[in-house]
Amino acid sequence: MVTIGDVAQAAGVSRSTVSYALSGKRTISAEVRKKVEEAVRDLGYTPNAGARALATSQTRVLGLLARFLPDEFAPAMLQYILGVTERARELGYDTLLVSEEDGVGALTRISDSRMVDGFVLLNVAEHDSRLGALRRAKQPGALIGLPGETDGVDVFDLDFVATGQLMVDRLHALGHREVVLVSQPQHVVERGGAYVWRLANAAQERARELGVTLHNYSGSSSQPAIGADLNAFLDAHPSATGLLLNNEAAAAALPSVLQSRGLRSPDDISVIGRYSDDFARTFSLPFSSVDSAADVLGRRAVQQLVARIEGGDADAPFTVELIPPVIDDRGSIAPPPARH
Amino acid sequence: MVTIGDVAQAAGVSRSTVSYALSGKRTISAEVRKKVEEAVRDLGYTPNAGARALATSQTRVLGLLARFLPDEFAPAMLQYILGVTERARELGYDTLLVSEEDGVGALTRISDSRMVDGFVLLNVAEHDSRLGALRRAKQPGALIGLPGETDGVDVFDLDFVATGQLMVDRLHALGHREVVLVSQPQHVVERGGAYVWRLANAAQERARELGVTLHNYSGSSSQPAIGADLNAFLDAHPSATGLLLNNEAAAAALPSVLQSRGLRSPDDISVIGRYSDDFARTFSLPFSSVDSAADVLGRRAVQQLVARIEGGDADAPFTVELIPPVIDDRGSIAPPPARH
DNA sequence: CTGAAAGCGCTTACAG
DNA sequence: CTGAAAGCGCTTACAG
Repeated sequence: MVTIGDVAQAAGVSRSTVSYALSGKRTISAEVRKKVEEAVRDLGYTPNAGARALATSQTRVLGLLARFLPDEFAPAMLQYILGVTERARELGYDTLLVSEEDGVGALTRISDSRMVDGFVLLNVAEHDSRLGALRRAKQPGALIGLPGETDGVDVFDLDFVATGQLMVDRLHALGHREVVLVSQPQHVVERGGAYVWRLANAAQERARELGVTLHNYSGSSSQPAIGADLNAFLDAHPSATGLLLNNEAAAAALPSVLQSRGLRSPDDISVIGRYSDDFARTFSLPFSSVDSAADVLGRRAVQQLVARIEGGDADAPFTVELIPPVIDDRGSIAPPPARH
Repeated sequence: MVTIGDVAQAAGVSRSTVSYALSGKRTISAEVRKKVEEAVRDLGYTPNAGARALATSQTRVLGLLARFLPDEFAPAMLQYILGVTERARELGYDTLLVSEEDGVGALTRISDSRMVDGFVLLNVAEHDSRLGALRRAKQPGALIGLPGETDGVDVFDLDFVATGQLMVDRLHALGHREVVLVSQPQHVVERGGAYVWRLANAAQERARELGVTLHNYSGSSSQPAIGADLNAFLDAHPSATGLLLNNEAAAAALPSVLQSRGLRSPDDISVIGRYSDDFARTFSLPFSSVDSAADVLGRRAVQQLVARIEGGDADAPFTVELIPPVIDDRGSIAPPPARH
């Protein structure tokens, strides 16, 4: 293994000079710099990360704490994860991915052993048990998902209140007056998926203001249950002309449900979902949807986290950034069918 | 920050004694052990990972190198990733997730800086450029995906040859004599997705042996292209009674294609896919399929990698483990319809 | 059964 | 502009 000592010897200078030549933290004569660079190249020297971390108290690694609820839509998580790892690399950091069931234990262990410089928490719940551990940690943290209490952390999320409002506004403007909303399973809500009721409440309230009847249901997260659910909801409200989906599995199941009922979108029923464009394309989902902005959220969280790590000012003002919803139009929204 | 020195002081012993008491690498009197344990608990001591790595040359971190092809099905990767991170934790390791475009550079950088004890390579191609870098690295590696040249590494993959044979055998036994196979996009094959042609060739050969006509096509990986592809393939072979899918997007798109053509499975056409049961449930895929065994493969790779890391014998015999295919029956396979 | 000391490979004040 | 030395927090032969 080639160390900084080998480089120093080959270049005929001291180890500290090699270190400074590499970091640029003090002025080095052109001649010495050249000799060091040659030696580094010839020997193929790369600094030892552990030794550097020990000396500087910086690991240049970020901890990414994922969290998978039993009934939630796991594959969607990958888009957040990739946004995080990509932006981290652009900023010179690597990413330690932690998927343990026991997020509190994992966060504490990794924080105490000084394995990372900061944390990104995914899928943050209303009352997220990981937040206590994060506040106790010496490393800063950025959240994806809006908890009830946001002090001491930077928070990034889709604006689910605006999303619920937007969905209802759009259908109302086209003339719809009765709408069904299919949310995530009850399980998800109970485990802290506040975004579910945040969207649902905002939609409900806006519907009331506009004189729209909105029926809110939780749907299952997998087949065949979700197919049966959708049929039951549609049976219960034959006069509804709009369908809002805050549930990816429902979106995936809906095409075959509509077909079996002889319904077409948007002629018979208008549909708005909430998932990413990537998802729509890959899974052949033909419905207009509010983009979940997973990639953007992952990148923004890392950006802010690194700024805080490197900014020196650990208590600089904290931010709560809610991304405004945007509907990707795939042609599943139209005026309701004429009454016979 | 509390160090081993603080613990030693509090317990009234030397630092080496604390270290040995914690590691159990030499016998410690019950009395001393108790004092050390108390001090550790009182002070909340956790060893510094960087310092330990420097002293032992072991990081207890595994590098996981993902690789996303432009036209491949990204969400499926998450299942492999979770298999890896979970098994790693069970064995006492954390996972550094690397998703860089430049896998060779990433592997070299991480290996040279000694950030990990070993590597898991995901989605390994026939001629994978990362393999050269891995063989040059001092850390061992386990692959998920079978490359052309396997020496010096442990390899895990689904047995795609047996998968192709099994798919054809199953349909042939029921009486099918003309079958369409929809593979991954050409792009994926060109970028080294050998499993695509390995399955296709095996299916083709078995079909020839059995007197079955098999038409092999590459399909697109997203809508609306894949829907149009499927329609074109079915148009071209109206007498085909079986459909084999080695393409997740095709599986997701097929239900609506069949419906628009007025076809039902298995009455009009038998279908066998290749994806995991989780996927089938979440995305409402109603077709029988060969399980892609992502979770198992991830776990097996980690298991073997850790055995090699800890076994001391870096050149112990290398393994190539091909998991036999199993069909999850969802009722989409039946004898072909009677001829009129 | 326990301790003093060397060493892992870096970085960074301290001197000159 | 450069070097000798201390120190980061551990582990592990070496002594006793």
